[in-house]
Amino acid sequence: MEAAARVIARRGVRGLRVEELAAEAGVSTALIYYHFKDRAGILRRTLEFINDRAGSYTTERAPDAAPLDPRQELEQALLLELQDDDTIRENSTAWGELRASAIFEPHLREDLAKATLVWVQEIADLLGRVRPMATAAALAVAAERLTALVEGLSMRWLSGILPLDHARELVLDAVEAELERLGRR
Amino acid sequence: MEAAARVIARRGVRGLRVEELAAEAGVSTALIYYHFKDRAGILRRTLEFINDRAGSYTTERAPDAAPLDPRQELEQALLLELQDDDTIRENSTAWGELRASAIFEPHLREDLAKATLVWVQEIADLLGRVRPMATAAALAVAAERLTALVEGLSMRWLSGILPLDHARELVLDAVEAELERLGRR
DNA sequence: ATGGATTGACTAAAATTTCAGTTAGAGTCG
DNA sequence: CGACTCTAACTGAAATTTTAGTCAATCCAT
Repeated sequence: MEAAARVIARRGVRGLRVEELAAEAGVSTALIYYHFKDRAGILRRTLEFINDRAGSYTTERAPDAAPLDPRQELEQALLLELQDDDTIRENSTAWGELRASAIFEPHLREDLAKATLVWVQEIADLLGRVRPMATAAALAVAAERLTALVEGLSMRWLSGILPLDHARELVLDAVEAELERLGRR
Repeated sequence: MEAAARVIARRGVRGLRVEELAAEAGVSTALIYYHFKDRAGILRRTLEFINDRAGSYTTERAPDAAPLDPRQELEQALLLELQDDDTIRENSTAWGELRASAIFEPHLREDLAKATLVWVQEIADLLGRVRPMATAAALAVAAERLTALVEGLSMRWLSGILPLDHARELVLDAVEAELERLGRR
């Protein structure tokens, strides 16, 4: 599964070749077919793997650091996919691929819609913790904007046209802007 | 080139088959190779074509409507890719595909980077017309955020998880927020 | 010695690319 | 005019390459 994640990060879901995956994992192609039914099965299992793994990582923090306040938690949650770490880059790439593939493969849409909704809701909750007086509707649209922005910036970062640091700054500025906005109502 | 844009919008960059393109264009596959060096050449030229074509269309307006003020022009420019029109949807889809493909095909990156830069600069200029007192740096980051947001929302719209109207509202709200922000410095 | 894990060598199908021409029209000369 | 040459656009068919998927044989831990 780790080899599959690496290959997908390198070639994309649609660029994954079973032979390349086998080489990456250091085994024969036949063994891949012994463990997985077919190419679609490889993809399905790998996306599950990536999904599970995405839930488990978080931004690194010194073990003795002070606990995060809601604002910091919000920022961390939004910057989760924008980190200079091989695993995270693999996960972000795979997610981006999934999003892009969903345009052409309707059966992927359901999973994508669900995952997106969960993420947006999570961000809306965190925004609500920083701005307890804001209405649910205002929090929802702010969360939609922030998450869509992160997705757009993530794509630019991964395609090498935007440095990671800059992408992160843009997100933090946007958080600042949205919070100011929610505060002034 | 029009046929290529249609096929890419239907199947994606990596789903484009030279044979399908030939059929769509009503010619033989051999003719494709007469006019283009190879598959990569088709892709490169199609990217240019889509890029050029994106520059030529604009939101429809009644012929007797009042001329646009800078704020309206800005909004139109950002909403350009988010319209319920076959050609525009086709262009947006193809454009999104090319962005996604550029992650895995470095030879596409240069064109992508250039086109993105031009767009960001255009939006920065329009922002500057609405907020003449803002610094160039502030305009630039605002433009980067707005354009990245549009890209993120466009992807959600095209993959069917966000209604077009809602996407457009989110963009307009974001413009409002960025302009307020630029005004208060 | 048994059974799950593994492989090299293979097939079939699909996709890209090449090639040996054909065709239609434009220019040229007598 | 009209017989000719020349060329760009075009095609059918076949070569080549790429890729998913199969299978009989082998390895190896228990």
